[in-house]
Amino acid sequence: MPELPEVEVLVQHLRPLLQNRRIRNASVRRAKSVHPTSVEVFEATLKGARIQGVERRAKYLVFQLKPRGFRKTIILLGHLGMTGRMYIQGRRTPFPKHTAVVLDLGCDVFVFEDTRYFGRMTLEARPLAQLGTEPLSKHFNAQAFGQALKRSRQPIKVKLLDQRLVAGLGNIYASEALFRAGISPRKPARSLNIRQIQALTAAIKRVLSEAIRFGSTVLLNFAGERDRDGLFYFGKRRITPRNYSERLRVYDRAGQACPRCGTVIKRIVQAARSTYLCPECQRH
DNA sequence: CACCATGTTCCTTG
DNA sequence: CCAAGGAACATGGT
Repeated sequence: MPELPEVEVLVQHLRPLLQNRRIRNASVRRAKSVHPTSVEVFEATLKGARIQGVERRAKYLVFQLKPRGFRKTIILLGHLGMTGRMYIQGRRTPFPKHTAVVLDLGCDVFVFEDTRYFGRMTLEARPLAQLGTEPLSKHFNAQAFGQALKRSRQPIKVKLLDQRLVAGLGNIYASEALFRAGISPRKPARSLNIRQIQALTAAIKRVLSEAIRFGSTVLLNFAGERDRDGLFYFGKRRITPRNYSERLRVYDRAGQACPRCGTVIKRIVQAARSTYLCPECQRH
């Protein structure tokens, strides 16, 4: 489910539902999901805490908590991994099969569900320190981006997944941004010229903000019904609300016609992950 | 059975 | 020390 836009939409959805609410009880159903925090510390710290706010940093959800008896705010970090989902459900609704964490909020319940258990909810905030620039901020510009690329021979697509460089791009939007910018994903990072860096910077911002806008305008239902949270990608069985078909132009479209020139879209493998491109529109 | 999947971390090699 | 590559993590869909 998760790259920057999906997390942003989720945070906007959760914020009004969680803000200023008290956690009556916290229950960890899968110890790995709160690692490196221990189950005991996690549950004891969250029990009775007030949720002061929910923010996003890169692909992380940042929950600000005020534990009972604390004056200071502490950070609870959430990451969805590949299959994580978070939502509020009724008290009497049964928990899904791969429930990782449950927060009892009184009249309803917050659920962190994660099929593959790659995601986390943890009190360890250190991962935030390693993150690079937020791609939608003004600090992410062609000048700074070009500076960061110039020492690397790695293919630009692989470089785009490096969270120390651009914090929040993932495998889907990396392919999409390169397509929009007309740049070959194989091109060594440091070989991009100024025009290409400018085009890629703009394409990244555009692809991400369009996805957020799309996700914010579509009717979403996160309450456990995965076929209803329309922004998100679920493999070949993705649902198709109106204007969804235009959203991803190359990702997972190997064998289909490029929407721009009609050439057949290709799938290649880079750093053990799929990249999709139009060999005609992305020659250099 | 085989291969693929929105992510990150850790280990090895150069 | 750094850059780069690959395995590992775990489960399910096709």
